[in-house]
Amino acid sequence: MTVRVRIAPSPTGLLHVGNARSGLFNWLFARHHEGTFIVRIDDTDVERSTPEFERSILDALRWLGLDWDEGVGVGGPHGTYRQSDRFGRYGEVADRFVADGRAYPCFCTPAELDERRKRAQAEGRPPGYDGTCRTLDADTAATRRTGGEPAAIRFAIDRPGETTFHDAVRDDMRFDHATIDDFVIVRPSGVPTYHLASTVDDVDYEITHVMRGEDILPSTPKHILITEAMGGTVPVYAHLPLLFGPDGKKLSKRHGDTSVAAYRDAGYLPEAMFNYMSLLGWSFGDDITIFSREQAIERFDIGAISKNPAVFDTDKLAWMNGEYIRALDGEAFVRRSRPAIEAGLGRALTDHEADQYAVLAPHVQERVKLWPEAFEMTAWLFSDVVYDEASWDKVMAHEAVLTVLDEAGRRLAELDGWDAASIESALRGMLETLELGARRGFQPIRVAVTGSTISPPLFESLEVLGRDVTLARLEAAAARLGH
RNA sequence: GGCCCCGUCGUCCAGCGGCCUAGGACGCCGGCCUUUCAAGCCGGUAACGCGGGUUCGAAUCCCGUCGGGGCUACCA
Repeated sequence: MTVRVRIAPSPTGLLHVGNARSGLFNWLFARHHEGTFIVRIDDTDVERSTPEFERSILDALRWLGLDWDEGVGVGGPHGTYRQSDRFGRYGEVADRFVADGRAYPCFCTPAELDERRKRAQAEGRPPGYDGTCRTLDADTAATRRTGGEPAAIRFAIDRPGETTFHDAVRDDMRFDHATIDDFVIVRPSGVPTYHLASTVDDVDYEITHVMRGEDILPSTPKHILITEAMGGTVPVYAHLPLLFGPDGKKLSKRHGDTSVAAYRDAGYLPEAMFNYMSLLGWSFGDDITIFSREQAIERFDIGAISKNPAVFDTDKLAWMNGEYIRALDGEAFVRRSRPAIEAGLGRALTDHEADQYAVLAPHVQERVKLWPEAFEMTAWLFSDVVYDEASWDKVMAHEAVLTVLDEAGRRLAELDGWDAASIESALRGMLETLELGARRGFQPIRVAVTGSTISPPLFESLEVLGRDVTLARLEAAAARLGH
């Protein structure tokens, strides 16, 4: 049997890391079994769905490297893979359910439902639908419908009864039908609900494994019941542990922007995101934390998925991002970090600046975890120095500082060549003459030139900056000291 | 409230009856290196929620309890 799995985001927002993690697991599973990974768009919520969200979701999926074999954009044997294009099909299934007595029209108004729900809750009864319209005789119901009275279609749950299934992550599940109400499958507007559309698609697309968040575990019996009523084959379900925010609650908007796009824009690498997310609810084994996509595909095992929820830890993600940045070869680092610098600068680098950056880049690469830090660390090279006041106050308070700046300026002005090694020997000579330690002697120069006590290595920085600018900045700092 | 899920360091994961005086990773703390900051290296901190069983032996099995979470929509 060929594995066929899918991810079905709703275009009502950006791709959330929780959905992305589900997509990632489905993708790994499909690739491991050389199966088919499908991307479907669940846009039954017509009010909130937009083409812009759909595009951004697909972009995020591509950015993460989750390529799909069938689905939106790439096609396949099942049409557009967009639910809004299949309302006719869902209506057909619903009509057949009604004809078969598996579903029935419900004429209860939202106001009535609301009132009954409130009363039920007040009296301590289950708040679900009470089945009022279930007992309407078919002829009366049909007449009211054709007469134009708005009606939702509800699925008639077998009562009494229960639904059991084996979840690949959570083992044996059992749900008493007494806890499941007759849920709506088609709204009065004719638009199907998620339960119907998603399940019909899973049956029609011959999905073999449904891997999704644990938040839908309680809805699974509904989906199984629909599948069985359609005469379809029930897929294997695997409910993934939820992703939590630092507060231990389901990751959501309240935890800030948790979209994949936000992480991309904050300077994370897709390969780091991929690696980190695959660790949430799964482990590679052998105490190995960093691994490639290929290795993950090779090792992925649905049976090894953990049951407990995982907190999304941006500290660890950032660390991992740094690991991936440092693993880049030098050329790739320059190429991939450059956009962040240009974004910070608000302009493109000139060829000369690009050459300057290339010299310093290996030192920058050792020091950053996120792309924007490459800009912060080199801004002094491409625009005027901006003094960090805390750095200034800390370093420039000593009386020897003025002497250091003067002496450094003089020695550097007289220097024959202008390379890191020469600069270093000149400045170390200064240290001896002035009888100063490296910290006391070099930090004022660093702050004068880069504006901060934190910078790439000093001599290389001066080399790249050039003699003229270096001398000018030493003088400017001295002038600022003297007021 | 009802239904369901989960419970090993602060966090992620390993552990699936003896190899556990519980291992790895992030974080944190300290040290080395060092012109700063990083990186790197070395070391440290820190957990089996609790109570009963079962067993020669339990983090591992069972029950209870407590705690956390999810769902409970004509949203997905």
